[in-house]
Amino acid sequence: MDKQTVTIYDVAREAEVSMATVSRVVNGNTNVKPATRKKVLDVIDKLDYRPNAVARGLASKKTTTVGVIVPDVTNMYFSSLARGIDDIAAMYKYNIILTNSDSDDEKEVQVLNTLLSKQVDGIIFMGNEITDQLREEFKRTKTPIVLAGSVDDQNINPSVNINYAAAVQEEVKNLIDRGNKRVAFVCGPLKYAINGKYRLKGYKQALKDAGIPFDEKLIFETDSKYKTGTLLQPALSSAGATAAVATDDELAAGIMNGMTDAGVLVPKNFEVITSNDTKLTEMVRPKMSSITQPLYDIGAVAMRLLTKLMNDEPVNEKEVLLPYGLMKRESTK
Amino acid sequence: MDKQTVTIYDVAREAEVSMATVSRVVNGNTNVKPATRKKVLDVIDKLDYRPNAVARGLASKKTTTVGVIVPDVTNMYFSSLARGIDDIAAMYKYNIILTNSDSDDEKEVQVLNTLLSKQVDGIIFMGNEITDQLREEFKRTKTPIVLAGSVDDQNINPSVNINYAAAVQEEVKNLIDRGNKRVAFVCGPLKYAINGKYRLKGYKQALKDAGIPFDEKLIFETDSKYKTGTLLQPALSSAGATAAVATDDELAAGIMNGMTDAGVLVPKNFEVITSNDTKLTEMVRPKMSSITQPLYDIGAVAMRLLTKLMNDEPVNEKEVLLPYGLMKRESTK
DNA sequence: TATCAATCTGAAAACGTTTTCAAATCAATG
DNA sequence: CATTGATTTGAAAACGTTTTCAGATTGATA
Repeated sequence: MDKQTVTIYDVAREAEVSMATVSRVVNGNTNVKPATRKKVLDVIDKLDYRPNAVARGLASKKTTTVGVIVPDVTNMYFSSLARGIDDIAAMYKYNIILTNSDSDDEKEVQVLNTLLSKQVDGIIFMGNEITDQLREEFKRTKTPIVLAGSVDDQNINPSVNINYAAAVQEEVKNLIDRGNKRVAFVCGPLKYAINGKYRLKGYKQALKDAGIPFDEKLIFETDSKYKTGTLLQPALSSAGATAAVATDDELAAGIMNGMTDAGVLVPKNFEVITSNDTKLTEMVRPKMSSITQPLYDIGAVAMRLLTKLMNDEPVNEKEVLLPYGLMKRESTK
Repeated sequence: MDKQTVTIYDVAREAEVSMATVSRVVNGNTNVKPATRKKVLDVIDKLDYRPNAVARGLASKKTTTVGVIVPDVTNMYFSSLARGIDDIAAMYKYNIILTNSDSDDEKEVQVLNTLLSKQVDGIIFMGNEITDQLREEFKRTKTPIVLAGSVDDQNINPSVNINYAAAVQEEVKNLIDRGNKRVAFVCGPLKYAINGKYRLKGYKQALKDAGIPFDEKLIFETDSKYKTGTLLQPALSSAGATAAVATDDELAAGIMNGMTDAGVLVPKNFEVITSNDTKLTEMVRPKMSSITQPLYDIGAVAMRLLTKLMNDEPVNEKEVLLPYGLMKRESTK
């Protein structure tokens, strides 16, 4: 019941060895005679000694902690990634410091700096946009940083993603093949490379392949919120769209519900296909067809990659693209 | 571009003062002449000095980091709490180490111990059950621990919750008042005090108040999964239930969809009411009526409470009960 | 101008580990 | 029974801060 904290020195004294030896057995160093090891282990047990990770971090310059920057854990897309990250981190004996950035540029660099000051061994960044300033900060540190489910068009940091352009292209082709001439592209902010550069490119390519002219009016740039989706029906209808590709599941659910509530039947009169395959796709009615992304795996692979970087192990590919699929459910014909 | 890390000592030398003085200005200590302060600040800026939080933690015995144990961030109930926690933590300059426990007893105590070894200043625990062993560990440390959205029937640790019994009682009364004689109680494991002790109590009380005898057959103990909910229709129908109270939103969505898919109209032929008011309630059709819980606030208040505990500030109430409400949507008449 | 209190500053000791380096021990060999 | 090389060990120096305590400086007062 005593609360005085027991240190390595106490163990050393009690076991009649030096701190160095205690340190060795705690760290599983092999250069210690079995008899001594046992003696030390017994004392550790008796005294209920628990190494102070902070002191250890100072001495060894390793904290076994990694920073994770995420726009919002409340978003299923990101929480799925985060879960994959934490599981692999745990597997490799790391803990994660999780911080929400709200995609706020300023908060992102500020949070990055506090993470660095806490001497994390590595960082996983998830975010919609990498500003110049952030990129500068990334460059300035030698702490490894990997991007998960997030693209930087300058491709400086290692990253784990799917091929967004190809995925959207396939979605759109799919829709066009079934006769949709006017497919809306409903996305988050176009200033985010993932939308404005990759996904939009896929959309345009599919149009081009089908010989359909690009129409600016079919691009709906939103904030990716469910609520926003619900309000889109009038605009979509008056633009003459007969189908929509959405870049976010909540947004897609909003669109679908907005349509349905306005009496437009999905998928009969309007098809919807979404992009993240979170479990929400199964919960709404009709169930939403979606690009399938291995969300958990994106996080997991990113963390695994980071462990290699932190150990200076060789890494064969710095830009991992995981496979995606297309899952037909009930929101498409 | 140089990567050698600059220490407080470098700043001291460059500014021609002692480390103590640099430390003072970094920590905003007032006992330093404005002129010296400026000189030091300039050097800090010039050298781009960033204090090492690990060394600081060792010297000051404060890490400005708190541990957060959660069953699964992927669950919206918990991610909402986590978000509230992180926001308030950030406000008070703390970071959170987030760990998923999967409600695994063993993992919970193990994770608690690594958190303590990392010298977190406090811990917020979310979990379904506090085993005896865990309670022992809680007692053994003097690091403050608060429970968020989680109940321990022995009420040893400070906690933030709503009155689950009263809320369920109100839900059930509501259903009974509209003529439902057979209301099913679909819950997570009854061994969890929140279900078996509190919510069930509220359910029974409502029955008692209405003079309806308790029927074991109307209690459906599940794993709280969406999928499980979808499979419940046959059992619910054959038990003669005309309404269900569910303790989890995903579970409730499953029940509702299962009913609907089987041709049972909600709410006309079967009413459903749920308990967590996550945004899922608005996304499914019909929208689900629910107890409203201030999820974000539960996390936020828990974190605020923890800051007080960490600063040895007086705390007036150790068991906070936040207000709940009842939100009628479309899954009830 | 001497005195006193208040204000500022620095030297050095923590904080609890890891790590380096040399010394001690041990076993086997010639 | 010395000699050698491997195996175990311990002393002490990091690691980069905070904090304590005493000393130096300042400004006002008598």
